[in-house]
Amino acid sequence: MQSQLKIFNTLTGKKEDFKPINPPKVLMYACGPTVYDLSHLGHARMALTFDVIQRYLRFAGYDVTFVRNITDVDDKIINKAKELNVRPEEIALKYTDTFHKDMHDLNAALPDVEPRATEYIEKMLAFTQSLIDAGHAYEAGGDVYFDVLSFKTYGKLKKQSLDEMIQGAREQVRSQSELKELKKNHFDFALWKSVDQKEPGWQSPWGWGRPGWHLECSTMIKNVLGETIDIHGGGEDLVFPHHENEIAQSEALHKKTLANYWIHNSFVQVEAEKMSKSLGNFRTIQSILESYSADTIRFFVLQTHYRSPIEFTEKSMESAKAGISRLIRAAQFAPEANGKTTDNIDIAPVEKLDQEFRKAMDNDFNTPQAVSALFGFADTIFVTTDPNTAKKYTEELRRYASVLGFTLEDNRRSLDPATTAKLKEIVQSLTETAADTDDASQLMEMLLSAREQARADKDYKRSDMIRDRLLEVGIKVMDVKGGKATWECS
RNA sequence: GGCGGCAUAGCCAAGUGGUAAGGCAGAGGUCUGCAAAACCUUUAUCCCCCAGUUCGAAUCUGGGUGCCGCCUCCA
Repeated sequence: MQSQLKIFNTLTGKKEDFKPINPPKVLMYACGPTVYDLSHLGHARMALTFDVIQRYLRFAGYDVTFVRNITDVDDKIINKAKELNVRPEEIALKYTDTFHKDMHDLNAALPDVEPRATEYIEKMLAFTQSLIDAGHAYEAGGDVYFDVLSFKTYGKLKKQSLDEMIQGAREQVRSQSELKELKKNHFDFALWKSVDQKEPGWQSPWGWGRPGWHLECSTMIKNVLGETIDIHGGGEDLVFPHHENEIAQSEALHKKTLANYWIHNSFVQVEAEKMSKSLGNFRTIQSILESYSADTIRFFVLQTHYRSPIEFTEKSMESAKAGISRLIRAAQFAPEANGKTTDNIDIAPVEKLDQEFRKAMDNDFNTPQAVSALFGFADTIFVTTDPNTAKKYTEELRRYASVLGFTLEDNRRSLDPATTAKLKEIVQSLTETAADTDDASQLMEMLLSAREQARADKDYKRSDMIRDRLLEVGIKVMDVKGGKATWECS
């Protein structure tokens, strides 16, 4: 189904109709992590933003090739390795693994291709040589710099001309530029940096050295996807200089547009400041996952449009948790069969959901509105009395929710060992016989039937006690009219 | 200093010219042994301030105020 998708393009500063170069194919690239430390919520937001974009494009019928790189050569990695007295590769490998775990735990799909910078050194050298040959780069003392004056549209993504940038640069920048005598222009940037022979590096026509950061993306895009792609994105802070420099390198060499649509997500803030490594105000993905599910984190992130900043607070996280719980309950909803069922399912509510959902997502991936559509559909589910209809609706809810990456999985089977042990204690303290199982669902079964018996005996003191003890360990018991009580982790 | 962005109820957050989505929290009610969940009702005469354009603006224009980001590694 062809969509009317509109995307806000950083390059033009406007929402534009999305027209892929070669529909239904979509070539998409997002800048991945530099693997030198654990990822934090800010990285998670970027990953989730592009995960959802990619999911929606596929849902809308596009044939997406999604590429996300791993920057595994960088000063930060090398410095950390020196600090810990290990080889840089170990650091890179370790944090590549933790990043993959983070993505897995957040239910973020793997990219179709995940190139690593170190696999493309040869190609980067060739790229650099071509730029020198074309007169866009020059060698100086073993370094190679891109000559920004040779690329007349430099600054088009940032929307500021080179002259304006030079004039507007703050004091600090000007004084720094005086130190860099090797460069012709302060805004010239390194394609290749010479380093001491003892340092990690590669041999190049200009001596021992390492590639500049911006070069890897240009090179990998060219070699994995081609000279012009449909979508390129990343965090807002990559607009300048990273993406601007990628454009300069690639477009100077190929004389072609690098990417038609540039998408940038806004930040996660803490107390009105950007969450970042350097400010030290970050929360790692794994630490947040200790308290909140992937669905809750996604809900927290996706209830704000990707181009607006999000303030991280415990209150917002709790609010998100309560919100996603309602959707999970809706996805689990199953009314008791009341004798008669129908195969004549009214699909009008599903059509309404589809329409609202697509309309929201087609409008520059408006996930807050898409989530709202999910809630509207949940309302319908809760008032459904026919089991067949409810089954169909809950399947549809899960299907649309999955486009946003929500699993809506029932979390009641995910009791951790500590809680299970506590359940066992409760069983033993309530019954004379010792519980001879460590199976959480069996233990729950025992407790719920004990409570059911108490209620049948009108021993409400005992039944309430069981309910209270369960609540203490984080389990909420809910009676179902005419049926067995249900429960969930709070 | 240059450039860019944001300001909507107690909190979070859509809406970008036609009279304020949704979530959380709160209040009242139904259901329940009591709860919880679910359901019903309810919660911004108004969208930072001041001018202006318009039949009509939270939405457009101009001017303020406050906050944030980039210009150095950064998602």
